[in-house]
Amino acid sequence: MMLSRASKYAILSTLFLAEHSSETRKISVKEIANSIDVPSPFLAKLFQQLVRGKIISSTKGPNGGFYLTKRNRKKAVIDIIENIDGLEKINECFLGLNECDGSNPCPVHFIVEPFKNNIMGKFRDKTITEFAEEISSNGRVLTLKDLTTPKKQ
Amino acid sequence: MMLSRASKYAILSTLFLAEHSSETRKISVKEIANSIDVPSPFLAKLFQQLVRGKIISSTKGPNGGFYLTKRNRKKAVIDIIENIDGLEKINECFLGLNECDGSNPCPVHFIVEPFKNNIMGKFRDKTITEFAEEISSNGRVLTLKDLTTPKKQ
DNA sequence: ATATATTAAGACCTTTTTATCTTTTATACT
DNA sequence: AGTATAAAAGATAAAAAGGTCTTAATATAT
Ligand code: FES
Ligand code: FES
Repeated sequence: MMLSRASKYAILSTLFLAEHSSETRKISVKEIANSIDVPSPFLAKLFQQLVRGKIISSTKGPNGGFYLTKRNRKKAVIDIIENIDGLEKINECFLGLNECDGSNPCPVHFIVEPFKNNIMGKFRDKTITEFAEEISSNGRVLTLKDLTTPKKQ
Repeated sequence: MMLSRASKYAILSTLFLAEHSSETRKISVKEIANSIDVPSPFLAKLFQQLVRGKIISSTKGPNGGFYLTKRNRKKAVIDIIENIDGLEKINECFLGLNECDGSNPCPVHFIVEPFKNNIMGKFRDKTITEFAEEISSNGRVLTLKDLTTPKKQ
């Protein structure tokens, strides 16, 4: 029931692409890494993998970079998680039991399950585009930068 | 927003102690490790730390082992988590943002927050004893053993 | 064609987490 | 006192996660 840091980076960055990139406006790893505040060589690796998984797209060379096609935009956040962490990991029991299911529930299963269904539903049923739109219209934060001291960043 | 494996082991084992141990019935690491199905040298380390943190008790020598005093039984699950992982870890943002709070919410903050309050409330407000009682009366599972194929275990 | 910018691939390093092993210390029983 | 038993302490090892670096490939623009 938890995301690796890699997944987190991948989700934030892909949502960033959804908002800021297009087939005519490609964005380099460095630019994204700076905006989200993640280590760029690490993000580069993740992006390679997401490209192989057809979740994002890339082109090399000058004016190249990463972007989302119409196709990519129909993917869901869960596809990112699946691609980076695999699905088992996020379905794990909160207390580490072998199986997370109602027939052999751990002490907190019935607290965790509704939440899991809720968030997984969102990750599964909303497209990347829908998710990104919701984010920008609701003013959600998409960076790992420290926003607590609003000095120069 | 996640527990380490160490915390999970510690929680399950302490709840096991709550149900099965007493000042006159002390239980060895090996016995617990077998019941819960965790690596016993690792659990031994965790228990050392919980003893230092006054969350569980121990005595050495023959018929020695681990157990809970009345005092120990008044502790809460959150004390175990705090002792092993520290509180920061479980309060972390689900997507890794620097701060998890409503003024700079990540895209899933308002799904996560109610769940977090719910489960943390349980971990904070119920004593170990209460928790353990609830568990046994509701038939919750307290082992990491594989229960899917109900052959000999 | 050439230079340049950018991703792709793969090897490598570091840190954290998980797990084990060995030796010492305390307790209880005879 | 002597012996057996169990935890405490500390050193060490193995695995996983996170992160970096170097070189190759490829697309673009001039
Ligand atoms: S969360 Fe533990 S069994 Fe479902
Ligand atoms: S869960 Fe992300 S900000 Fe609260």
